Order: sequence, then structure tokens, then C-alpha cells
Amino acid sequence: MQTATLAHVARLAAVSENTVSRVIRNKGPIAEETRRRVLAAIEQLGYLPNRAAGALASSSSLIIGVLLPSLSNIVFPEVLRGIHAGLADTLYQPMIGVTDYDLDQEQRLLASLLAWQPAAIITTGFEHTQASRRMLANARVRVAELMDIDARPIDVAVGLSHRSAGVATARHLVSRGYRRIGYVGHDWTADRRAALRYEGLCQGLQEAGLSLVAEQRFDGPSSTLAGRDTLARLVEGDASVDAVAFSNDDMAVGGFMHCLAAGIAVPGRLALFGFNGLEIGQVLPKPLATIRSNRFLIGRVAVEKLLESGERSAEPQVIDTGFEIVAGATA
Amino acid sequence: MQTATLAHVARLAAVSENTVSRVIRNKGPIAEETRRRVLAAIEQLGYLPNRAAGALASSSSLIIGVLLPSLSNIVFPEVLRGIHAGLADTLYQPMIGVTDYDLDQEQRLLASLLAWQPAAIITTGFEHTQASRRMLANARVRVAELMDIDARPIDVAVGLSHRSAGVATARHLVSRGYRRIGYVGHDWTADRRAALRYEGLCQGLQEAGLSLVAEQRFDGPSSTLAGRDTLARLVEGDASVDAVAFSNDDMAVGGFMHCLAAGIAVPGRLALFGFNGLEIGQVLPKPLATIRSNRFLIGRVAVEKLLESGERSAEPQVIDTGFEIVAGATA
DNA sequence: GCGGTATATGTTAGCGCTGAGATCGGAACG
DNA sequence: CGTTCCGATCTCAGCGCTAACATATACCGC
Repeated sequence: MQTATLAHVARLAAVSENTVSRVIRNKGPIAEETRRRVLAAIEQLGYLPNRAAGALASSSSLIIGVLLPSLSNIVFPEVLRGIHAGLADTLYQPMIGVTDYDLDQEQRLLASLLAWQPAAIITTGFEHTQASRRMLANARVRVAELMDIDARPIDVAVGLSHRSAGVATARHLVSRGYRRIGYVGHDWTADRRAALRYEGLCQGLQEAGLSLVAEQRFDGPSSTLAGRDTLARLVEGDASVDAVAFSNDDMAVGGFMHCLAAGIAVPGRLALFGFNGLEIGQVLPKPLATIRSNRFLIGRVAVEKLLESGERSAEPQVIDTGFEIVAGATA
Repeated sequence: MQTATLAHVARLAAVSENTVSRVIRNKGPIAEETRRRVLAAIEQLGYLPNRAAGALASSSSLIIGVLLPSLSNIVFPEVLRGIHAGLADTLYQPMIGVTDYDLDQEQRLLASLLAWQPAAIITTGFEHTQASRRMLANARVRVAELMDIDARPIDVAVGLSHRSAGVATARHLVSRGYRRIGYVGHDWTADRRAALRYEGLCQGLQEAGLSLVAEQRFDGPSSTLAGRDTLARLVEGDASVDAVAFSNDDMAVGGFMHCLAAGIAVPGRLALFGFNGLEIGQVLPKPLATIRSNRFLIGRVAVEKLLESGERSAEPQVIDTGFEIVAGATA
């Protein structure tokens, strides 16, 4: 019953409230016999601890604040899935906010998450407003910054080097004999990681004495539709390209669809390369060549790391969850 | 600073704590001049209300508990997106739990959400344990049951009739001249809505004096991969089928991929029909024939309805967000 | 048998906020 | 001019829990 409180349980078990509290939180020494009595009383009353009271009294809650840029991009639900997996079997609950890639929105959401005195905050990337940084510094919560490891984190970073992934893409395509490489991307003013991969790609090509021979960008978020249309624009403009690196798998799958519809042989006439390693890419008639980022793992590892200790360590930590080239059959 | 409290603000603004509280919550009459002074003090101190204290004192919080069966199926992140959209510009925060289609897990998560005294609970479907129902009845929260409207809800149901969607599928295929219709599905012991669509499909065929001529089910959750392989099994067993209704778009897109790879003409030799209206289906070389369910809308409407009033109405309410046939080019 | 050390429990004072009711000036009214 | 009423504010007692400290009992070695 909603209305049973610690006091009720204490009375029924004939102990003090504090003892009940200690049984519940497994804190301090409790006689086996007492514990049994208390647990029985809890059971009998259907007692549910009031977390708000607990949070107030201890000035810390079992909430993990999660700030995601978007839920439309399948990547973030997968990270969230990892977070949930890491939180399973704990008493922590995630409270999530969606920033729409807007740093001011992130700041507002951060403020309202911190109002719950969460145990930790999980956010994305390294870009935050000055005020956000200050809030995170003042609040004594653990902070994880996910996806990216190409900068110095506040507390913990978990992710992969997108720059390296870009370099790896270039090297892979070059090693496969492609020389006239193009790029099809989306608007990355909000998506810094896509920009990092692009930089890595260019760098990798440069190492081989090459550079992009064509590029085409869609002015909006990534999607299969955008990928299809943007590749169409690219090949229309420059037919001499022999391979295309896409900003991610969504775009690449769209590109593949264009090739199918337009009768462009893949990879004979045009090779395609994505990023993320989404399931959909692997179900195409020819599995997409891509790089697998481990989104689920990123979420889970972040949670595990954060729960490991309530205190930040002296030095920021970086955890590289790595990536793997998926050779596929499109490049 | 983290540490500013109502008392600090009150002192600075030279009013009582309660007045500050009323300014913040926009409750009760406040002189313009006082309000200005209080807001200035809040600003100056960077005051953030402690939600835990507020929740404790008012025994109700600005939390909306959200229970989703899964995050792997893109449908639920989209509902969540709708929920977020509905919550934007309010002070409410969603706290989410993932049940993995397990009613006992749902019950556990429900208990831990209710421990926060949420303003409302959003959950999926009509199946809950006895204990879950009791908790929801005792807690005086609003409750929304999403996705489905084919049963009587506890408080509010928002979704579409999956049975009708199944019937509509049958009628559409029949009206297109298909007579030898097969079914490719996934394991629906957990996914009652897929089962309802199936029932509707059979019912619709029966109305036309037909019945399924073949069916094949994958023993696991839906996925493109499962759809591809399961369609392969179906056509292998019975080559006379002229149209296949899939349990959803993921499965149908997989089926399309099989047809591409195996050189089966779509829809000439085999028509395909999905359910959900996912973007990926519309980017195929031939847009998938399917039914658009309005997931985003379901989430948003549910939130709007719940926030409309803090009290349940006497009679349970059902909100039909409808569905539309997407003719596509595969059937 | 005494201090010392554990183990097990009780007592007390809040945590920061809100709700109910009390208070208090001034406008409206007969 | 006294009464009523209303807008604007204050006072005060908790909400249900936890932290810190106090207490009590048992056991130990010397």
C-alpha cells in the first residue's frame, strides 16, 4: 500500500526506524534474526521506500541522468539499451533528456536533472556550454561523456576514436585498390563525430597521396532517404568516382538503394562504405562494407565505470571501446 | 550553486520561503514587484529547486514513469520520442524502464517507479500482473496504456486497433487481386499486438472466403534478418503463394531482400505487405506496401492526455490514433 | 574483574520544500 | 465609520527518510 512508511514497518517488526532503514540499505551490522523480522514486516505491509524522502535525507539519489542528442538516430537508443543493461539488477533508474543536438537545451535539461541530485550524469560528446561545465563541476556527481574519445573528458569518456575510424576507412578503401574516392555525408554542424571521421578519412587518403575526388553533402540529419538522394546527386555530377565513403550506415544503405534502382553495379562500378555496422546494412543483398562501432557496449561500460566508485578519480579516464572493419561485399 | 536553497533566496529577496515557493510554482496571488524581486534573487544565486524535497513535501513529483517492452525494436524509441515531444516545455521528466516483454520485470520496475511518486505512468499493452494492477490502482497516478486499443484500459488507452489493421491488410490484398496469401511472422508470445493483427488478417480473408495458404514463423523477435530467412523458408516450402503479409516492416524488408537476392520479382511473382510504415521500407527500390502506425503521435498524445488533468475520469478513455494503408509498390 | 573492542540497536535532528491556516493592510459597501 | 472581503504575505508543522552519535550487550585477554 502506497501509504506504508518506515515507521509502520518499524512498529510491526518491533525495532527502530533506523534499523529498518539499515536492513533495507544493507548497511551496518544486523542480526540475522532481526533482518528476518524486518523483511517479513516489509513483505506483509507491501512497503515501498519513498525515494524522494531518501534522496532528500541523504542528498543523493539513485537516479542516473542521461542526456542524448536524439532518439531518431538508431545509434542512441542502442546506447540507451546498453545503459539499461548496465543498470539492470541495480536500484538505479535512468532519467533521460533529449537535447536535439542543442547545447543550450542540454544545459537546461542538465539543470533539471541535477535538481534530482542524481548519482551520475551520462552525456554525449565533449561540447558543452560554459554553464553546463560549471554545473557539472559544482555538483559532485560522476560524469561520463560517451561516443567519442578524441578529447580530454571531464571525468570519464567511453567511446571510440572517430578520427581513427576515418583513417581506417581510407586505408581500407585504398588497400582494396580504389583510387577515385568520393564522400557522401549529412549536415555535421551538430554531429561533430561525423566531422571527425571525415577529417580522418582525408588524412588517411593523404597518407596514400590521394584526396577526395568528389563530395556531396545533404543539408540535414542523416537518413536512408538522404543517402539515396545525395548519392544520386554525386554520381550525376561526377561519374568517375569508383568508391564512396558515407558519413554513416543510414546514408550508405540509402546509397545502395539508389544503385539498385539506377542499375549501378556494386562494387564493380561503385564501391560503398558506411559507418556503424547496423543490422540493416548486413541484410542487403550484398552486406555493406562498414565499421562496427560498439554502441551497446559504450552504454554498458559507461554505467559500469560510473557505478564502480562514487568519486571521480584524480585524472580523467578514457575508455576505448574500439571499432572493427566489417569487410562486407560492397567494397 | 548546488547549495542555494529556498531559504537563501527568501533571505535575499526579503520575503518568506513560502512566497518564493509560490513564485516558482506560479501558485496563488503574487504582487508583480515581489515576483520580480524573487526572480532576481533566484537568478543571482543560481538557485535550483531540490526536486526531492518538493516531491516529499507535496507527495507528488514531476516524474513520468515510462515502461517500454524493448528498445531494440525501433517502434518504441519512436514512441519515446513522442513522449519527449509532449513533455518538452514542461517541467516533467520521463523515467524509463525496459521490461523485455516480461510482466514480472514490469511489475518490479513499476514498483521502483512508483517509489518516486510519479505524476503518471505510461506503459504498453493491457497485460499486467495482478500485483501491477493493484499497485496502479492504489497509487493515485494517471495511467496510460499505449499501442493497443483492443481492450478496456485502466485509465487511458492510446493507440490503434491492431485487429482492424489486420483486417485492412487482408482486404487490401484481396482487392488487389491476390488470392493465395501467405504469412511470415515472428514469435508473438510476447508481442500480443502481432497476434491481434494476425487474427484480423485471418478474419479479413475469411470475409472474402479465403484463408492463409501458407505460413512460416520465426522463433524469436522480429528483425530484417529473420524476415529474410523466414520468407526464404516459406517460398521454399510452397511456391504457389502470390502475396505475403509480414508481421511487421522489419520482417517485410528482410523478405524484400530475399527476393532481391533470389531474383523473385516483386510484386509480379510475389507481393509483400508489412506493418508500421518505417522509413526503411519506403526507401527500397520499390516502396513497401504497408500500414502506417503513428508511433510518435501515440507517445505525444498520451502525454498530452495525461497532463490534461491530474485525476482519472470516471470512465476509462480510449484514443484511437488510427492507421493508414501505404499502397507502396510491392503489392 | 576491568578496560578494550565488536556487534547490534536506539535517539535525535534535520534534509528543503509545501500546504493549511493565520495575519494584515486597504478597498468596497451599507 | 464599522464591517466585510480580498489580495498578498507569513508562520509553522510536517513529508519519510538518513546520518551521526549515543547506548547496550557480549566477548576478549590479561
